[in-house]
Amino acid sequence: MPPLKLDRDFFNRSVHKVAPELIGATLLFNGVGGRIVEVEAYHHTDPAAHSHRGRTPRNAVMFGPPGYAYVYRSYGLHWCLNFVCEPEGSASAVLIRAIEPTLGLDRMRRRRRLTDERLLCAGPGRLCEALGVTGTDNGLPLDSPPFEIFAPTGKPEIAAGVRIGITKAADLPWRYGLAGSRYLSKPFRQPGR
DNA sequence: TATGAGATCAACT
DNA sequence: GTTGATCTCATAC
Repeated sequence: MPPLKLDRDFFNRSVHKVAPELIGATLLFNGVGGRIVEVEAYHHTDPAAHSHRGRTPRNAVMFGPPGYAYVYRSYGLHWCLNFVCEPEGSASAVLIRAIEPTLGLDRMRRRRRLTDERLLCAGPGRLCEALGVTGTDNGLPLDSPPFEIFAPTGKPEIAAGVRIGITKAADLPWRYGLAGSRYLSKPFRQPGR
């Protein structure tokens, strides 16, 4: 069976359903990328979300239809990639925080000037630098080039926890990851301890 | 291993 | 002027 490509319908659902289902999916940008191992969900009712305080020039894409890329600059320096979810106007998105690099390793290493595979894409800013995603890619559809996203194969074991690097609504467990992956930006607490 | 500064931009007060 | 969905590098323990 050929890998199943994720289309706009996939993203046109609750961000809390889409986010965990993205774990194990394969994200490619111009043929470079790998398996998604860490994401975070942001909903417009969530004080930590960019869309919480309404539409601005920066977050306008979040208020558009699902299945598009929202790319923003973080701390004036890094780029971060999000997938817009839910019906248009809901202004919800999934932040892609880490992938396990599988395709185009040489190009990623060159862009990051780094040989440690583990740290190539472990974090939203690192991931965008490795894949070459920048602000000019803001608003691009996710179901056509340069993007390609394939559904997970098998049943990945999902871990959940609190989100990272935020000060508002910091206790909401809306971070999802592939349990036990060594490519996470930070480990999840092991269950049962 | 852990903390701290710096880079640098958009939104908010 | 301050803060933030970050990362790297330096310095200290």
